[in-house]
Amino acid sequence: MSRTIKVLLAEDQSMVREALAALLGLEPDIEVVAQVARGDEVLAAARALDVDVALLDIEMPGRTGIEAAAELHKELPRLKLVILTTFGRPGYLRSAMEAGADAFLVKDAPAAQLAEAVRKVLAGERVIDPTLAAAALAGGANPLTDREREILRAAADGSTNAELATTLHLSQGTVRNYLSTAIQKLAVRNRAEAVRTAREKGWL
Amino acid sequence: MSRTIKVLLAEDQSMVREALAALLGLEPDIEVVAQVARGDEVLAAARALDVDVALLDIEMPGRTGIEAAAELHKELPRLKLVILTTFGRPGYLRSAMEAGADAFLVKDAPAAQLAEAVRKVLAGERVIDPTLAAAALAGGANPLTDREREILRAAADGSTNAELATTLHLSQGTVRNYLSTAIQKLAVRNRAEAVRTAREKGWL
DNA sequence: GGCGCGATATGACATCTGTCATCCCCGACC
DNA sequence: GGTCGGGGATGACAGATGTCATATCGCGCC
Repeated sequence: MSRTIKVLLAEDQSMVREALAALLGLEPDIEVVAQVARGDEVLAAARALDVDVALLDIEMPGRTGIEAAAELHKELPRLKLVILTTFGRPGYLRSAMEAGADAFLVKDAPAAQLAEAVRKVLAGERVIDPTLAAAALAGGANPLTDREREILRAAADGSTNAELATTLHLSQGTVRNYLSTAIQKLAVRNRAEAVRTAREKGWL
Repeated sequence: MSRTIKVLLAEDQSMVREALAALLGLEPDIEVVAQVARGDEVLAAARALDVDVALLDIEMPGRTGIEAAAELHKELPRLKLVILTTFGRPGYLRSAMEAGADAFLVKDAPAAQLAEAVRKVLAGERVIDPTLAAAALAGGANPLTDREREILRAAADGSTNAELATTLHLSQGTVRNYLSTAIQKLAVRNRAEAVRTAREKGWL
């Protein structure tokens, strides 16, 4: 028989994090050996403790779970990576896979899948919700260029063209051009809808 | 000595819900006797099972935790109500209190506070984060009228004035008037910012 | 009965936004 | 060396948005 599986848990909401730890603690073969609340604390913790699996939330301060995954994948390639997120956005799944994730779970999946995913990735399997995988493939890749994404992100809080122009060091006309092409690529009718759909797809 | 405390848990993300149940299950004096994933299933479950405390997430399909709390408070006044939410928005706290909540917790508080809050409300205490309470009092009440809120909510997804006018059975000019007054009350410069700040304060 | 406020409406006006055509520069690729 | 895509810019134009003055109606309050 094998020793227990050592898990690192990264999630910013402490109540959720500790609750997930309690849940995993019920499994006899799994042990949560480290908990962190920020994306930029993940690597150090993983290095310090010889972990088997890292369980990463996406939305975290410091660094997103996806960025942390990419970092871990590069620095500790033997570590298995499970992304756990509230939002099943196709773009998230895609970038998680590109970052080297072994599993991608959404928080509204049954809790039993969590421990199961931990065991499966350790056995070399990949765990991905088939519905989500289909959506990610059907939805296609992000059609926006880096600059378009950047400007859309900056426009998300309701800034005017003039403000965007100054903060991004562009002319107002250029800002409008980028937003216009983004609006067309996303097949919507104004910047607010563009922000909304880009977010929904995980393209922002 | 007294019998175990019976808790109803309402939270839409099953992984989080079951994790919280596992967490509370570690407490010897607390028992999670019911779990629901929708706001509109709370009342029936509470009625069926003779529960002591209801633990309610705010963001849920069917009915918000706050609406569910108001309902429970009216129908089962002896039931204690704990609101558990991701977002510590002053407006949320205010409406939770108006709905008859006994405790208001945010998910990034330490997990230990959860069981503690359950015990305290049962003992007749109220549990509210003091920082949040201060913010709620300092922030003042929602300055928007019902209609303004409604229109702002409808405008949140990027709909144009024309669309808002038809869906709300108003003239386009009226829509613009309402948005204009909302923008001024919130001291912002366009509808997008208005939506954003109203959301942040929990006024939407 | 008069006052104020919220809901609703109109018209006029100034700005902001979105579109389009057209241009320049650069780096990648054949 | 030519073509193409991306970043950046300008100017013109149409349509959307925000502001303001003004009006009516109904309700609650002193």
